[in-house]
Amino acid sequence: MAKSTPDAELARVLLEMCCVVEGIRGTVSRDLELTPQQSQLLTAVAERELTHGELATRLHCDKTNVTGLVDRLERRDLVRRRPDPNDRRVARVHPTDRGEELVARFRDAVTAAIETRLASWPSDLRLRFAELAQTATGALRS
Amino acid sequence: MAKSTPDAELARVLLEMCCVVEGIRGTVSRDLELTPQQSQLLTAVAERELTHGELATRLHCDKTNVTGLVDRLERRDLVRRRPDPNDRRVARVHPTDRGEELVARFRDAVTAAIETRLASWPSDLRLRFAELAQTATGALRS
DNA sequence: ATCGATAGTCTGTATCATCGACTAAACAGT
DNA sequence: ACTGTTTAGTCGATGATACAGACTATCGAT
Repeated sequence: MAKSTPDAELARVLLEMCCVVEGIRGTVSRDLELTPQQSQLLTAVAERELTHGELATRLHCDKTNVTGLVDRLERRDLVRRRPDPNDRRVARVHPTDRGEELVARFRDAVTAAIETRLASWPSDLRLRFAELAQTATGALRS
Repeated sequence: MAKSTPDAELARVLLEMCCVVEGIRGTVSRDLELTPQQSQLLTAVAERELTHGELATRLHCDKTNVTGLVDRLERRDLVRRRPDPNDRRVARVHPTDRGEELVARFRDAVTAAIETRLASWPSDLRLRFAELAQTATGALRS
């Protein structure tokens, strides 16, 4: 496992970090009786209402998949479909009060988990890391 | 969406970065006709042979799930189960030649995708980011 | 009014993920 | 040796995720 090139090493590290964050997200989701996909959808629509198509893009999945995801969350009264008055084809998904509350708990739990694990880091390092990660995320999205 | 605290903001960024990396991993996996889970399992056993239990831990899933994952990859001649001579209960999973080759292609494609997207970054910044992410990953795992 | 594009749904199929029950093997204490 | 316990992996059943293809309804532009 030689670090062939710096960029290959960066790729490896990012995949590994992704895996670790997935672990945290999975544990927290399970505690809230959500699947990881459900918590992802919920946090996405918590920022602003999204259409099925936008959700498909955001979650990197097919729109036919989004139908089922929203169905299951709607059945649990966590999100609602709001028909767009201007375009009767589109359905905008937004969280209910219960959904918002669950998102808040989700965020808090993830924050607490990360806080605990990075407790030994000085706060300026955490800040620097967050900034760098933010910039990288923006660049990686394009 | 006020950034309530720096740590909440860090949590948000990490979840977002995780989502973006999942997108890259998903696209690359699909090009190689793998599911994301399959590419994760393959890259895991490419480093060293792992038992089903170790894989379950690594992939954050149940051991009963690993059976099916390994079954499907074995059917495609990408991994093999090797019985442990010292403990006849355990099966160690290792990649075949085809599997190793696929892992190499997977890593290369992810590296290329990241390289492209971070092309505008100076190489020392990429290195600094990789180091920071590596350290963070180690801390987050515990 | 018609045509093409778009948004979402439905059906069918494969994979992922877990639970509970089970088998086989290793291990501990008597 | 002989139990009882633990551990590793499998099996069956069930629900969730993911996608392809076909479909409906609607919008937009001719």
